[in-house]
Amino acid sequence: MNLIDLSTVPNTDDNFMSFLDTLCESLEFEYASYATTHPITGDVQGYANYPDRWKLHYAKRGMHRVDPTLYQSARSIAPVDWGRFTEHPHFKSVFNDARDFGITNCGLTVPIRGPYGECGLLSVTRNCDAHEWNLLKKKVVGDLQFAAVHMHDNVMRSGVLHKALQRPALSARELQILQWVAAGKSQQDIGDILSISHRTVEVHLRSGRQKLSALTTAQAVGRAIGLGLIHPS
Amino acid sequence: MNLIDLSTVPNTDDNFMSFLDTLCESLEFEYASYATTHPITGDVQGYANYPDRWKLHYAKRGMHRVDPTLYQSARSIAPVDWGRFTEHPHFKSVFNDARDFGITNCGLTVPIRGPYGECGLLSVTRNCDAHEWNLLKKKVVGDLQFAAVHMHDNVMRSGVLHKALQRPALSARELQILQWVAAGKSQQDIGDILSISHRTVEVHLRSGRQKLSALTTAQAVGRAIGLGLIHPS
DNA sequence: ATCGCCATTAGGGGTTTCCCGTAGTCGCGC
DNA sequence: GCGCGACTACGGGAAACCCCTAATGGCGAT
Repeated sequence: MNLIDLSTVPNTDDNFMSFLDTLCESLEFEYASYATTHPITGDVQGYANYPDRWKLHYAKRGMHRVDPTLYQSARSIAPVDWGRFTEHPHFKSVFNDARDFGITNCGLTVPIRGPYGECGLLSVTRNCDAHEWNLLKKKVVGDLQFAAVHMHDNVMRSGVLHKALQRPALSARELQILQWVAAGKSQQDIGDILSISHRTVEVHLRSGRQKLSALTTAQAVGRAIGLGLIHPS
Repeated sequence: MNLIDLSTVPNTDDNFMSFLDTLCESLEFEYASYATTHPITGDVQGYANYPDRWKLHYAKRGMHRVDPTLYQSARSIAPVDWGRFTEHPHFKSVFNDARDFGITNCGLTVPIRGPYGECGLLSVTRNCDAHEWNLLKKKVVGDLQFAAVHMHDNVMRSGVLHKALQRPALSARELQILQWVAAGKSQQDIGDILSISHRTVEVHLRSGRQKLSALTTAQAVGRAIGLGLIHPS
């Protein structure tokens, strides 16, 4: 369970960083971050325009393992105000430190999910009093939701995560057959569906297993789903 | 794969229906609907304030099986304009009929997902020309996103869907064995590991498959991972 | 308290998949 | 051109899987 700053990954255009900056400017926030958790490993990866010193401190202490704004928000449907966490013991351990780096606990996290079960978290903070915070929140929560969808959609399309996750590249046929297997079809069924020999189906399945380093077809299906290559059905 | 109008289910307060009505009034839409698909059975259930005649027609023809506004939107992250489907063969088969019932093809579907992989779809329509539609869309997409979150959150909390979306309860042994299967072990391996007969392993696996409504072990592994019951390895 | 339900255990027998081959065609890049 | 990988296909033996029946023990319900 590692923490990866995607802006430091090579071959990554930093449109996402500037999107966070623009978001802060236009909606009057101080800092913004986008994080997503790997469904298998639980790795946390994303972008943030927090001060580098804070990012370093956060990573060094492994705060992503306990930060309630991450793992509590990931269980919610609606946006979550960090005010809900103020009594949370881990919250204090994170935000007592954060205050020293000039980061307020007036914050909000918008969870957003995609069709493969992956969950993105767009968070924003602002240094202000509770009253002002509530007014701002009401005004921009719709825009934030929209921004979260936009960000998540683009991150998923960008393939940044694919690179970071080093997903094995399965051929179209292999994925197609693996998808049918995950749908409960037998090799004979799939052969009939695709109008090829069931022997051929087995060959594709074999090479798919090999690429996923899976010992059995069931494991291959599990890994493919975990990697978002196919979806359960 | 059935179609269920939740407003006809007994013991259901119709706050959701009135929410859809209010949504239409305040954002100037003609009709609105909220649907969610069962992650396993694919059952489509929800609310809609379409004319009863159209709902009947739709259900009788089983249009939920092919309606691209349902199953295409369920694969998207961002809101989907129905304009994307106009060339889709199934779209025509649905919306040629819809026109006869006074339902336009100016529509938009907002997908929204929760932490258990369930997906809600909030759709709205309006009878107007393309220009007016685009203006309206831009103006209210944030509100719609917010409304979708609100609707989905409340439907989930209400427990209407709880029984349907409740994850099947697998026994500890079944989960344990399924986890080993997902790890690539054979039934014989697992029997040795757990010091039981490989026959017994197979029985647990069978009942696990049954509870997950899976035809094959590979499908069961996929579903269990999709439902978060086990983890890929 | 007895009944039913279900988790757990197990064996027999038929079917399917897996795994080791071989082998031809096609497209793509060096 | 020539290799490499994807896609196609077949065969045979071994292994794994799937379905049937069946017994035991726990646990809640009537």
